[in-house]
Amino acid sequence: MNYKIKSRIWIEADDNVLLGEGRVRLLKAIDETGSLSKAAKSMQMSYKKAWTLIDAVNKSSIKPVTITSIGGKGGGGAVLTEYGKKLIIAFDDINKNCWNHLDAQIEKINNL
Amino acid sequence: MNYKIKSRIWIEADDNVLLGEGRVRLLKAIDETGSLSKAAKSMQMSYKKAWTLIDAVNKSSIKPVTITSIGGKGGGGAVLTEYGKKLIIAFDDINKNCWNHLDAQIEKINNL
DNA sequence: TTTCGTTATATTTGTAAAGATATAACGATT
DNA sequence: AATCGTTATATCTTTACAAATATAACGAAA
Repeated sequence: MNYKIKSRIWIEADDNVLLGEGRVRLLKAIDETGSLSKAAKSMQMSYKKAWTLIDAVNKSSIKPVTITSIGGKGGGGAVLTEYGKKLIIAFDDINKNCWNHLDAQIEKINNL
Repeated sequence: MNYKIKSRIWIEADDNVLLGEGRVRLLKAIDETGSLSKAAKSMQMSYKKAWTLIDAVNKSSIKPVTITSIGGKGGGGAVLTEYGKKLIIAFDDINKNCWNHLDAQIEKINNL
């Protein structure tokens, strides 16, 4: 039997969480659907939870990550800013590197 | 303002957690005090929580991590096995490497 | 055989996080 | 001005997890 190593990374802006894996997944769903409510539904997450998460993201970010509009054609919607798109790409990149780095080290424990 | 990157790593043995940062801290306290109850107290953790954690550690490990004795001189106690000592050293090593690796990459986000 | 501090375990209580529900506001389109 | 699907927000309920409490068992030593 072999052990596995797991990890979670997240970005903080003075003690507030900016991004974690869950928030990044939600942002990707917003990018795909153009709507916060549709994004939430697609992840079977409540709208309220999704809204709270995105609100926290924008409040802790130095620049807007999403832009939302209320009313009008389609009722409104949410899209990612350019900054938001770059953020999730950078996050995924760092996360993947972290996994690779860790996988290379689990031997140290399996060999004990 | 600069973002910070944080992480948590843990070791699993087929879907059971073997080691995480909290468990490693507890194991170190056991090593220092020779007792599960003293270790728990030193971390202001309840004895029950400490016992549950250590029980889970030993159940998911391929070899014993601690050895406990009941009754006798001093009422009993708990000590780490050699395997247990090696485990926490390897865990700390991997964890520190992970931090360094991540700190080197946060620039990717701060430069966006 | 009594004492002592420990390990081991069950049971109850309290609390914070998550989930469910309800409703107002919005604005382009018809 | 009525409609529609959305964002935004408050409030209540539930549930899962942590904390607190209680108690039995153990065995060396006095």
